[in-house]
Amino acid sequence: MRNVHIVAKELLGKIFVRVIGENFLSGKIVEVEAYDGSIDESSHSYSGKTKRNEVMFNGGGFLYVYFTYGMHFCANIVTGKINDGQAILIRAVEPITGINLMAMNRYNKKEITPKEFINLTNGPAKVCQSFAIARMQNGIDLCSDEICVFNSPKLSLSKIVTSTRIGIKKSVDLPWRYYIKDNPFISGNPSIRGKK
DNA sequence: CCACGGATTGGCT
DNA sequence: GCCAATCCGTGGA
Repeated sequence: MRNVHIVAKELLGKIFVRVIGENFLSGKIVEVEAYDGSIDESSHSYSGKTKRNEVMFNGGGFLYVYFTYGMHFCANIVTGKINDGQAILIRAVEPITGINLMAMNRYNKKEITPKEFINLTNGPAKVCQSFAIARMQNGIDLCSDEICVFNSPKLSLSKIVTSTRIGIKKSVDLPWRYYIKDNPFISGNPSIRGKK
């Protein structure tokens, strides 16, 4: 049974790759959240298909990018079958290659402080800004020339932490957030965020 | 370190 | 009109 939660946990540790011209941006996926419109009131797909969320209903293997708070984009990996309405929000990654370009995308400069380095990709909208993901990337194939996900050895279960999700007002008790234990790029952790 | 509020567009009721 | 799967700056302890 490959439901959205199994895929979400399998995604941890895999390499998210974004190709921009000659440049390869990549990072290890360290934090995700599952959304499932069939029982999850906080999912964009909960109330059925609309123009905005239609990619969530197109079946697995595509990127769902949405715009929120008037200024931010967030990226999801769609899973499941057609009309399942399941997706996995990429909340944080650990930068691997293309860090100078990420810094340009996010801060418009190449040299960044240790604090700025952590803030490159420790949140869903930060990942999109650093990886230059916006409206244009909504619906693109996850095995395309622009974006793909590389496999990696399976993480041991003891490294995976499960918790409730962040920043939502409905279905707040569902434990559908998964992240890699002790990773410095985990979002929503001020005590880690501020330190070198 | 922490709590709080402003930014700012667009989707949906 | 209301409010959002967020981020950042400010100000106080």
